Amino acid sequence: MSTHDSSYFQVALSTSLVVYGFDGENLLTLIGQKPQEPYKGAPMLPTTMVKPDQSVEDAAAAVLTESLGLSDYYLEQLNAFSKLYRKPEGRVVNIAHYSLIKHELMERKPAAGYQWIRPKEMPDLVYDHNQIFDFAQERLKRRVKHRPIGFRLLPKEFSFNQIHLLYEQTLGKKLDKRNFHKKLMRSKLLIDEHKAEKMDGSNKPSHLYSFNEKRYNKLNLRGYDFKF
Amino acid sequence: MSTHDSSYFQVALSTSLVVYGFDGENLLTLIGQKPQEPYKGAPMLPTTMVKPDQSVEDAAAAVLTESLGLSDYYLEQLNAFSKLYRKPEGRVVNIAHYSLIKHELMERKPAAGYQWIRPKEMPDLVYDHNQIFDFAQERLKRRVKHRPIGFRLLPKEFSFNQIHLLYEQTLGKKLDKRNFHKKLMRSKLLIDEHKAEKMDGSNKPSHLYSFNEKRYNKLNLRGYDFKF
DNA sequence: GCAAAAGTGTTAGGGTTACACCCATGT
DNA sequence: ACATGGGTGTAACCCTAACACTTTTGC
Repeated sequence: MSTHDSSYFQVALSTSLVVYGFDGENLLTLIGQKPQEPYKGAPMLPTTMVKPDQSVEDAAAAVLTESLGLSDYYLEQLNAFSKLYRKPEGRVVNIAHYSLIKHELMERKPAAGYQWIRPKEMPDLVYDHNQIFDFAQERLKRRVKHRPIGFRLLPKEFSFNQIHLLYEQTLGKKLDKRNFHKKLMRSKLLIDEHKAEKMDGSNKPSHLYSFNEKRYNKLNLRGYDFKF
Repeated sequence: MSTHDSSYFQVALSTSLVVYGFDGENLLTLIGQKPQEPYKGAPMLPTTMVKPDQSVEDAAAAVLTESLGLSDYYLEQLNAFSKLYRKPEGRVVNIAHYSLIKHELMERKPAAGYQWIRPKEMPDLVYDHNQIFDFAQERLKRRVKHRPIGFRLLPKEFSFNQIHLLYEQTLGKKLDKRNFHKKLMRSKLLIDEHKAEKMDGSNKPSHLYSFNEKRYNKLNLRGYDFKF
């Protein structure tokens, strides 16, 4: 292989993000709008070009800053989407990522043109963005089953019902309440905070848990499976 | 996002491959040599630059053709490795893949400069190729556990001992012979060919199985786990 | 008959699943 | 007292893991 041929250096990089958040009841994902013609205003994943001297992760982080005003984020690469659909200017390779947003940061409104929607209501997107989104959905399912990634979406203190809702929505199926509860407790990854949530309706207040990260890190060393 | 700025189009693409094969007893992986100074002759993953009008998959396939003379291959993208370690000519993004080679194609010798080695004996490689290799090793482990990908490496007809060796080597641990046998049989994914292997030593001949791909495809529709 | 590899069963323990009712709270 | 969501146990089944000896073959 030789790189001593400047004709190779004709490609541009972009990155699209599939961003997930949990508002306390629902798993949500972020969509933006195409800023220019053609198809100006059409829904798309939050996306940016990557500057030649910029790391892809920095470019992805900039998208989060622009759309949500965040500097605190979890990012993971999905895949490079490199189909040769030509723009007149040349080839663009999209190194897509997905990102999980802490519940605490979900209150502020997204910037103009961005909105949170339910993943099930994802519309048709420009380019191959639906393919990227589907890829992210699969990745999220696997991650949530095998790693305690749900805790990056939940509030620091959460009720059993919140984690239950989140798992049902990411996995896209009903999970038996009692069995899920047993499994969670058996894992010993939850700390019982011995306090109840603030009331909001007329019903029994739930009590709160937090994630035992230290214990997880210990377990993690021997065998990387969480198994939900 | 705007691509209407030609300054973005300065990146080159390469692809490195982590190629696995099974010679009947051992899981092997392919290494090449750096063809130019600096570090000419240093071990590296089989790699090529991607031409601006070439798909990444085609470029990866070309590496397999050059190194092994193959046109029949399984390829899967690993990740894009896009660190900003600058060459004087500009930025190179490596969209790495891994590939599984059918046992039937393992007899011919690799081209000059390439050789099959045991994954455990992987030497220090140039650039970030060890990182790519480690990434591939993790991916292979997961795939072999959850999908019947071992069958892409095994001969069409294989003995229980061959599949046992292959799984032990990909997972990097001993698997109890009797339990593994039961699990395989329970899965009903093997067809008993009711014949014995040709003898090569002075011992009991094993009998041969093949992979029941039709049955797998049926199972695959509902739930994508093989679970080994 | 011996060396080399193939083949084969049982048991205990733990995980998974299916399933329905009572409890605590605010109004 | 009622409406709302919170919280809890048991039994059957299946899977896993641990474990060692006998069989078949060529020489």
